[in-house]
Amino acid sequence: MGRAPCCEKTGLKRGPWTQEEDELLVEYIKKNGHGSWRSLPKLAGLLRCGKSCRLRWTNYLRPDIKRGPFSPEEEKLVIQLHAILGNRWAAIAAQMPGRTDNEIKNLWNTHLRKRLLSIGIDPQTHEPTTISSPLVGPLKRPPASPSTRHMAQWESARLEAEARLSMESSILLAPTTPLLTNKKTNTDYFLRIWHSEVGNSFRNINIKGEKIACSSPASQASVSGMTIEMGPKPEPELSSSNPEPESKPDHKSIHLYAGFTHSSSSNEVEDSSDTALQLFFDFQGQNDMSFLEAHFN
DNA sequence: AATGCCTGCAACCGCCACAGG
DNA sequence: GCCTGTGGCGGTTGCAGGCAT
Repeated sequence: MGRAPCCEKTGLKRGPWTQEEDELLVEYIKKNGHGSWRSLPKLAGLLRCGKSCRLRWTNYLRPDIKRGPFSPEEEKLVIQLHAILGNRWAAIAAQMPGRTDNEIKNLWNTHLRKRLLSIGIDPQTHEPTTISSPLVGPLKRPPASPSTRHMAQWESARLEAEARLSMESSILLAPTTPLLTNKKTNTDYFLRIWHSEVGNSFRNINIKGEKIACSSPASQASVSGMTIEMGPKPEPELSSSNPEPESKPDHKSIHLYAGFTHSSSSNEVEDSSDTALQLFFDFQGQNDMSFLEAHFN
């Protein structure tokens, strides 16, 4: 495909897999498990690199893969999960048994992205691409960091969910209130995602010494090597002695300044809280989370 | 029928995180 | 703390098949 080989694989086969190769790979893994992918090809008698074998297995040969077109419900779920997780295809795939990250990524790039664009929604931010203002006319929303937006949306949703659940519990416990049904609420599904694999990346937070408290004024945490800072946005250092006009972008730092208060005027905060969350819930007029119920049951 | 264009998707690549020495 | 090996992830590519001209 016109690129340099990823590893030393002169003599190794590339390109589409043949049925014989598939059978060899499946047979070997059925008998021995995949073990070390690096050594698998040699042991299985394949002239492929381990990476290629792993990809073929995880994206195509795994027995639990559900093949065939995505249902409208699945597409909807992908859109909603993308609104929460962004381009973290593996995390999205983890919430969709039988679907691979590659499949979901392809679906997104070939169908869903275009569909959202065609209805005027930015596929990265899940917000309308233009906002018209009576005073200044149509204006383009300034681009926000997708990671920041998605993490903030996720955290906002979790907090809201827990607050609602707490309220519902108190209502339920109150002797004078009408009985609530057992019907699962939207809140439940958010919490269930929160406590699933997806939520892990947010919950497995190591803060230097202490467990994070999202409502605390200033917290710092790291998730998968990223730094998350929460709390009031610090004043920018306007040091004239610093000749560097803009600092080098740090892809591993995410700032959620004051993201969970109600009174901040920060654009980032505004982006990441109510508006985005509402759009997320209201997408295409969908206001219930029944699709999640189907997913979890 | 021939050709060119478009689309879907399997496969590849580079990068990153993590574990072990 | 550094180095190396390995697995995993996301972005990208290019082939194959379908469709339009």
